[in-house]
Amino acid sequence: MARKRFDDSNCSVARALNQVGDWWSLLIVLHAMYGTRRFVDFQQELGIAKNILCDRLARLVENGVLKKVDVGEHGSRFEYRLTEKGRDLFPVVIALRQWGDKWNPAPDEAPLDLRDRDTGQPIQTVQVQNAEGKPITVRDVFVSGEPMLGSKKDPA
Amino acid sequence: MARKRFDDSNCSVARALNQVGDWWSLLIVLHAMYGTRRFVDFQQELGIAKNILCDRLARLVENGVLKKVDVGEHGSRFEYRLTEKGRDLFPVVIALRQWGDKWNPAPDEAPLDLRDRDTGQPIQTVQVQNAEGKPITVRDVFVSGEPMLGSKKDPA
DNA sequence: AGAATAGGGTTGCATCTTAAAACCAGATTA
DNA sequence: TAATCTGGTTTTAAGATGCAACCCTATTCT
Repeated sequence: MARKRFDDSNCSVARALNQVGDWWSLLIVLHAMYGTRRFVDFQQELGIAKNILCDRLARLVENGVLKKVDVGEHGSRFEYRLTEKGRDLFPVVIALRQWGDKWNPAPDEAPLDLRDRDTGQPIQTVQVQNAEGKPITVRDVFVSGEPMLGSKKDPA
Repeated sequence: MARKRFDDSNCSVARALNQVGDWWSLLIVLHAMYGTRRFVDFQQELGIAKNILCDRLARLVENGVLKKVDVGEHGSRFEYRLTEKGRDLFPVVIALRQWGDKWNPAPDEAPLDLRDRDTGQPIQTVQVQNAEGKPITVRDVFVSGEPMLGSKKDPA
């Protein structure tokens, strides 16, 4: 049977996963953030099959995460570039990277040292903050007008 | 051929996606954050096939995102609860939700209004911040000791 | 000019994965 | 004791993936 899709789910997380929630899409976006733009470069950097890459790029373009730009002076040379929507996945990618660095560190390699161009300092850990800027966890949050997200009793 | 796995990738994003990067895993974690703990509840809330749910729960337990707790007084009744590692996916889930709310809003439904229990105010948008707390984008970041993340020229 | 090569795909095939539904065994409930 | 709930496993058909082979249009080499 076909994989289930969540296009019309009333949950925005499900809808988001529908667009970038497969094994390859977020990695493609990540590499696009690194500066990769060409089909062959994605293919080599990711080690992905060409037909799958075609499919994913097309889907990302269709969903407005990437745009396909013709850069061939006389045709037939393209670049896939992030749109604003795609660039807006930055916090998701960084949060995922930090989670991976924290919980599945590479045995013999230091995590990437991402820094801010202005200050030259490492970026902060991505956190969820309340209105006052205080970091909060899943236990501190509730859905307005509904039973709580997380529970009074230890949710773990 | 089998799907490619990234267990041993030197990229922490790839390793993270290997654990929670399929269509269902993050949704399971999301619902666990909502308070869901029981097999049947996950099944009904997500509309997922039982065999797939078994597989995903087992994988999440194996990866330390969930833990399986026997709550049957005389056996055979379980709960799947978030570990600290699982709870630590909170920023990822929230960032994804906010991205979905912004770029794929439900046509006829307001996005979930998540609030901080302390202040009663809505939570902030998840952002990447530099050392001074200033929000930054993908264009403001570089990898220490490497060519830049993003490029001098417009990366979109 | 003609041949070789690079970019960007498409096609076929074998193998996995998925969804859905049937089936199962140990507790609980009626 | 029979029906039900929980948490699974098995079976089957339809999709998705990975790989290799092939294609067409430039560009580059000889």
